[in-house]
Amino acid sequence: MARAALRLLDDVGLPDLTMRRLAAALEVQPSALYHHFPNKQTMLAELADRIIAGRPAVVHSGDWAVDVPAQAAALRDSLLAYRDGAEVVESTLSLGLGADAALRRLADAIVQGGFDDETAGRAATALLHFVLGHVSHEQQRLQYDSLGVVAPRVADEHGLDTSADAFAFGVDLFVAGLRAHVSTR
Amino acid sequence: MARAALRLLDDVGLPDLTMRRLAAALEVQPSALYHHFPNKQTMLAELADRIIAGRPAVVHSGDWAVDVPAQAAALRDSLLAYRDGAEVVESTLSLGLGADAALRRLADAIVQGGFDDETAGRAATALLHFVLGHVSHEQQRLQYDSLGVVAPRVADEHGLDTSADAFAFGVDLFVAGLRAHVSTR
DNA sequence: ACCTGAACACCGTTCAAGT
DNA sequence: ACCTGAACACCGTTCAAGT
Repeated sequence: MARAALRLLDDVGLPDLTMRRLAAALEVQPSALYHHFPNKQTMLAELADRIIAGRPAVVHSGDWAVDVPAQAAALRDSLLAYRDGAEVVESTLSLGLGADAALRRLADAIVQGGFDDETAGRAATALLHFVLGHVSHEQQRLQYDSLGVVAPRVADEHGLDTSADAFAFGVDLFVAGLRAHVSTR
Repeated sequence: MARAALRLLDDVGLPDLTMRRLAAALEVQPSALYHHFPNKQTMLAELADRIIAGRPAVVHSGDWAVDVPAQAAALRDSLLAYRDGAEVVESTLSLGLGADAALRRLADAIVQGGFDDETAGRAATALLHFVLGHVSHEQQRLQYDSLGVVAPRVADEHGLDTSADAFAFGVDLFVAGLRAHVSTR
């Protein structure tokens, strides 16, 4: 059921992932879905949880400055694995319906740096906002490109992945900022 | 017209800001709106531009480490000035329909630090993602609180504004990260 | 140029009734 | 417990026709 929904998400994208289409994919009446979920947002929350759980958590190295970027990259991969994955997780998170595993993994990695819980929590939240915003934007462009609206990413003149570069740069900014924070206390 | 839409946004929120309601507020038929905007997203893009233009840009001090947080704070204020302001800007930006003034202001402030354009652009994008994500979350909670879904923010036991604090912390992380970046090149 | 009236092709959700 | 059938109260958008 959630599997069918994830497949449909990948096929048609979030804007076209309607309860009626999902029902049709399951060869069932729309009203039947409401025996499994109280409403659409709850159903999307289950998708969000599955999207995030996609990749197993990276083994921690003991060095937070290595683990934080690794967790961020793993999260990005999980989000990219499904069409509009970032948006699904974003909306679920903002409604407080789940997807908190993502925040926890980032916070756990940061905590290794010896930061207090409030600092780690705030840093993790800030980093999560960046990751979601970045990947969301990335996926938006993927759609535009595939629709031929714009030239299909000039990006890699030299075989480089500009999106991944910009992502790594943003994550590094956080790590460097945290490092500076710890050295000035 | 855009003014009426902004008032309606403030009254009912983004999910209930429909073309039909807007038409009713203007005492006009829904179809009449399509003589002013080609579609709903374009209309939201105009709102996004007006929301961002809300506060005049802060005068620059010459010190990027002062100006960047100031621009970020001014942007936050602009977004908070309208219900669901962050979400309106987020969606407009991700569709590439406008609201680029926000990114420009952040990038201009960062550039003063002597960073090259690519670095400044990437840092500005990362910071903007954080700002939008943070304020969006902030506004989501404002709604929940006003609906009495949760206790109205335990937050300020000592009269502190936890949201603003967390925001400033996130911005500082960026500034500290950028500073570290410049000192290691 | 700007608007009305009417329609098209959809939505999410509810609910009595069936098995 | 799970589903159907039918309905309710909506959407965004189009288009001929009017002024």
